[in-house]
Amino acid sequence: MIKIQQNTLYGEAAARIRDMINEGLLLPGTRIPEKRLCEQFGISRTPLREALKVLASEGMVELLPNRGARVMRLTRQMLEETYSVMGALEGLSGELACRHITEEEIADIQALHYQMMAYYKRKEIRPYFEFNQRIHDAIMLASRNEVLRETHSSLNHRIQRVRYSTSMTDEYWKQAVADHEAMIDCLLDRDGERLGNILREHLRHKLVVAAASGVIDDDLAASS
Amino acid sequence: MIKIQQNTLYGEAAARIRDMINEGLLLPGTRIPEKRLCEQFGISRTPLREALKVLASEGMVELLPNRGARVMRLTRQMLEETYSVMGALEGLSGELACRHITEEEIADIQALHYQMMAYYKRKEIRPYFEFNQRIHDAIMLASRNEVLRETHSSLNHRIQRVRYSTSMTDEYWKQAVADHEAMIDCLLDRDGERLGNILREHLRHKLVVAAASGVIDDDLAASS
DNA sequence: TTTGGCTGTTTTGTATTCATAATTCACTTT
DNA sequence: AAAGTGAATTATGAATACAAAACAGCCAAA
Repeated sequence: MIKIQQNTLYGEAAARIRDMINEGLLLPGTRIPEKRLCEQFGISRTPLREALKVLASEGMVELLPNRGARVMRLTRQMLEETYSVMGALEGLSGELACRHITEEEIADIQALHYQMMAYYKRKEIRPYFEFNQRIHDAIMLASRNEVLRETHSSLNHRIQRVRYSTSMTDEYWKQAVADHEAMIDCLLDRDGERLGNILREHLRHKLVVAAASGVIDDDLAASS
Repeated sequence: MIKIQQNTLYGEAAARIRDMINEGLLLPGTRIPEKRLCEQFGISRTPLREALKVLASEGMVELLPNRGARVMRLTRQMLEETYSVMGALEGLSGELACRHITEEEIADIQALHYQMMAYYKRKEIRPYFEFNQRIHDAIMLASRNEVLRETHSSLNHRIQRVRYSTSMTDEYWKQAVADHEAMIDCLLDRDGERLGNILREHLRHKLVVAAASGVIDDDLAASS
């Protein structure tokens, strides 16, 4: 969305706050401590407040007039809604990718897949997810739709704090790997409809695991 | 995205700038004149700059460090990409709406449809589009997915400046009306899959008309 | 005539200050 | 002990000031 913001203080501050939220240093539902963050970052309140506007647009925080900003809770409902939307977006990315992808890009995705599989075999979950994400990024890039990529990325920021590793089952992991192999097949066949369906289904599986992880607030608690 | 911002200066400023862009008072590709807008709105630069961050997140303006903000051009490519994504989102809204919609909501959509048809018969295009939009909003609301609604709305802001009326054909209009009647049927039948398809196809038709309207920049011109 | 350098002006990004709203604390009343 | 009130403190939103970057204009040199 925002182009070329990396060398502005507000952009830097937004990124750092986003990281702090994702790493659990700023907990869901809690107030953003403007003064403390300014001291911590060594900047004035102006760029920090601008950063909060950016983060609010991303759905990372909510702005409450005269009461400051609060970290958005990740409720089960919001998670389901977000995954549903992302499913539609990723489905579209799969369809478009099969239309536009090059042989080189397919080969690169295959290479990433083999690297990911190596980590799967070694049960190293953190790098597994890293390569998993890179594969999805590559498919999204192959869609040749920048609006799609940015929209998806914006939603992805919100769920970055979900810790799948705490609720991974062997069954899910096996299914995820099978999904990925089917994705490769679809890319090779340029079967966009099937890839779209697999990506949507893949995200549904992921939602089940995400919903079982520890950062999800009960809906009743969230409305209090 | 941003909750409860209607009574803040930055929120008000963002809305007014958005309107000015959509009404052609701030033209695509042009610099946002901060100083002049501050004088015009009677506010200081702080909330105005905050407003620009919000608008950048929406894709209405682009922020160029040390060079200020510029109204986003609406290129053919961006339009196609945006419609493609919105098609996926509206398709999903149709599927979800058929799952959740109440009889009262269907009746309300039918009433809106009749009102819209009256304007169609009288060839009053402006109110036709107003009711058209209300029908789509009602379907989106019936999806019961707030993330979907907000994501779609954010994208919709970007294309608000498209003036369909300048390139409307009788053929398109007839097709659009037929699409709408089919939508009602699907809602009555709760046929989500078919509604999703109609909504996607409906947007494809709309893209053809949008692409023929006068605010679209040639891609080559946009990169200069 | 064109190009490059310099200077002055304007714009941009950020820091600081000011005014207002909200919260907290202490004291009094019930 | 609980509730209410008022004052003090803190936080928030916006205005203003400051420093740096960018731009425009002018003049001299090639």
